[in-house]
Amino acid sequence: MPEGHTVHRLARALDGLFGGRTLAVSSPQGRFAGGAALLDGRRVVAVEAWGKQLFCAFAPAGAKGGDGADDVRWLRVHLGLYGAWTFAGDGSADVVHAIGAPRRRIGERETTPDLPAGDALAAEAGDWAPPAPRGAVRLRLVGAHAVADLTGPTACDVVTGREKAAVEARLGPDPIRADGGRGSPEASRAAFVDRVRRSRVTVGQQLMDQAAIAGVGNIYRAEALFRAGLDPLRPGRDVPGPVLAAIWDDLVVLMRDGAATGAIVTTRPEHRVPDGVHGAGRRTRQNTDGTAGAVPADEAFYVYHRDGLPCRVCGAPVLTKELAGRNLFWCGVCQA
DNA sequence: GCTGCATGATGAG
DNA sequence: TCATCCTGCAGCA
Repeated sequence: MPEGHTVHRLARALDGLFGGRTLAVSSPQGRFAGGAALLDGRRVVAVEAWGKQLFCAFAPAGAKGGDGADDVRWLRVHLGLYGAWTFAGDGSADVVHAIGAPRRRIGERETTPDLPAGDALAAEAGDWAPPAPRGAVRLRLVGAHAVADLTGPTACDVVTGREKAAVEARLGPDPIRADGGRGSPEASRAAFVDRVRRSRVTVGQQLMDQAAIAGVGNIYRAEALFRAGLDPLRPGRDVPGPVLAAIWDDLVVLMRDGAATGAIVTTRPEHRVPDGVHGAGRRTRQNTDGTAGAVPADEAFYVYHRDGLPCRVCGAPVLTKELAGRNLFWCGVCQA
């Protein structure tokens, strides 16, 4: 269940593994056979993320043009709730892990036992071959040294540059993008603030609206509202502009950190108490690469998945409520 | 082994 | 507001 930080992280991983390379593209599951054929044998010339949307540019193998060329075809992927990428490689690339829905990290070493003995020997000889696809793999990208398998995406299309631009035009600013997507950090922040304040829809709902701010999901929503001390049910137009601006700035920091480490951590050190003083909370899988274990998973959030447990700051029980089909978590005292 | 849930979004009514 | 799509896994028997 990726929020925007995961998708940006994924874009970097794909670029590192496949950027500049010619790929074999297929659809082992078959449901993307037509699209895969449009990309097979082409070269990756760009990988981008905007919110939860991933775009990967494929140019003809022989072409020297960049991602703006007319003959570029864009792969658009949205992971939705269940989508995930699984990577494996011959060990020559650093980035070998799974990103997306909660699933076990699959590295080169862990997939090796699944390889027939002959393939394992071939890998040792430098003649690497990808492991057989696991599960319903919609899309498989194979380079010389690595493979990426995509399962369960909500969207997986091949689009033109114009169609890509149309998708982006419907998205709000993205706190992880360097300029936020609106030309400058300031313009992006202002676009978010103005949009929220134009509507009486609750600020909790608007934070999940990808047209208002791109990349925020249920965890960042709950945590950002807590850190701002803001009631999720307050109408957007009633929230002071500076409060919304501060939420944007906070999300810039939180989400970029998440993109760097793979884990969402929103608690400040002084609010992380060992020995389960605040209760354990439900376990939430995070797609780290194993290096981001500094903060225990059950100390990472203030309110997300902590309904009924005492608030880390004031001790009042964390509240939950279904809002527009998604679970909302907040502290009724700190966020009054 | 089975069941229900999940960090999402869409289209119909 | 609801049904639907899609998949893996935690939690349970």
